Amino acid sequence: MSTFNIDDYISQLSIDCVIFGFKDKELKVLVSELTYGDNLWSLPGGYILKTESVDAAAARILKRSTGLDNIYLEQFRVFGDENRILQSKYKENIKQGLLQLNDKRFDEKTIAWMANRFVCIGYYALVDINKVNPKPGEFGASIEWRNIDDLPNLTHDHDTIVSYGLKALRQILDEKLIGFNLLPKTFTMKEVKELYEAVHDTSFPMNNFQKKILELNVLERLGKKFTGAQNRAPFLYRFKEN
Amino acid sequence: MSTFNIDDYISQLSIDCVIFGFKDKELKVLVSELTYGDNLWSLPGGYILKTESVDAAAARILKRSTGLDNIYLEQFRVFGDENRILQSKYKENIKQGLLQLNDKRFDEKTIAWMANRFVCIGYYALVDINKVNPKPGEFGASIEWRNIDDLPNLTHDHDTIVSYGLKALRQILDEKLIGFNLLPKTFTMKEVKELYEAVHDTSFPMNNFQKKILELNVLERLGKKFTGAQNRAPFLYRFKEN
DNA sequence: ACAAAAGTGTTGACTGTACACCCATGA
DNA sequence: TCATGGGTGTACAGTCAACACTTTTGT
Repeated sequence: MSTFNIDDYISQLSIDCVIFGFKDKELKVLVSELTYGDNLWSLPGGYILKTESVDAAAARILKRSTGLDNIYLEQFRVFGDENRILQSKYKENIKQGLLQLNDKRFDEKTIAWMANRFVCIGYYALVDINKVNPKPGEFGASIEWRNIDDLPNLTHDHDTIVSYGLKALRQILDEKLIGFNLLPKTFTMKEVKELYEAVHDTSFPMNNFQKKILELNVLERLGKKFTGAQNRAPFLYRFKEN
Repeated sequence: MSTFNIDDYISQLSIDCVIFGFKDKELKVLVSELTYGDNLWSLPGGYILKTESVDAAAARILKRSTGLDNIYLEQFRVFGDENRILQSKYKENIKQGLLQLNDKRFDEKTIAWMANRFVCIGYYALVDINKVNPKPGEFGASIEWRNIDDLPNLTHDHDTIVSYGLKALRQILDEKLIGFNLLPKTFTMKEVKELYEAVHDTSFPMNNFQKKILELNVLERLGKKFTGAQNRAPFLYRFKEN
């Protein structure tokens, strides 16, 4: 049984999070397989308590899925189509699935509440993929990192939400120095370059990229990273905290 | 008496519009004085029907305030603080004002609904100020164009909403060719320059500005504009529709 | 002819990129 | 000493802004 009480939440308003991670030169998104539905996936999401801010709700949802606090998190768009849930081809599936949950977590009234029209606020988050310990949410059977260009079958309009999220990330990556949130504490310049390349899906020449990043004066050069490879060892960098 | 029925609308979710206009080298915003409250102003806003999209609601609100259809309109941010209405210093004022409306338009239940916490979706609109016939909304005593740097006392967090709206306008003005929505059908290059200067609050050298705009290949040069002044007559331009 | 403002051309600084080169590392 | 990949320098092209100049208009 669950402590979920629809009266605690704002109705018809939800949050979905596009959680970005970066590994092996690939930009990844955290997606969760639904317990009901046949190979149907979704973004981590949830509802907003009547007593909490929308940002706090997003942070709470993010913590539930990743275990992480203090994450870079930003709203990027509202998805307000009147039919985005009501006319979704997945709606009946989901309703049936919820009704058949063997632990009877939700009563009919709650399920009707959930199957109503929802206006969704899209957030994106940038996390250090190594720090994340992904946990599926209330409706999730499993949760995985998937490459942005190899996403599974997503419910409702979640594919649209991802693509708007990526668009927003691309815009802001060049304006604000937020990309480092996707990297571990220390990293090489090549990794930074590969991150920018993954996000923008293009390639940048190394020398110019290095010059440009170093000119920003936000990186501190640490020691070298000796990997045992028979080549010059790259420098390690750290993001200056202020 | 009004036909407003709270059951028709999504609760705790509202829209406020920053409607931009341009005249006399000044960027202006449409604001409405509240019938209740003492010299208290607000942005045109409203609620979302359960049966309409959020975008459609914004367009409806815009039409009510300006009389215009088919206006450039874009969401830019959600204002989701849990206290933005509840803790507003204007809240009690407004509640009392609504109760005392002599036509008893709203019953107590409706007023309680309105005085609840609301998550607000901010939209900005760009209009040709000459085409607008401003009309105050349900709660408006009057409605006026005011310079962006000379706004009256705005209710709740509407000043914050305006400043985020302006920030969003500045960003998009350079990315997309939307500025011409603020100008009449035909205009001189100087007017375009003055518009960009008003939005960005800086000055641009004329020759470079002209070159850059013309290179975009989106303007059609028409005849000249003879004003009777003893100087060379400027060209008139029109925005190419495609 | 003159004042006022429109519109254009030239120059020099700056930025971004392609290419070539040198350097450290371990076998 | 050699292959490998990290890191840097230079030169060229394109962009942007300041300044000076010419053109048009009505008195």
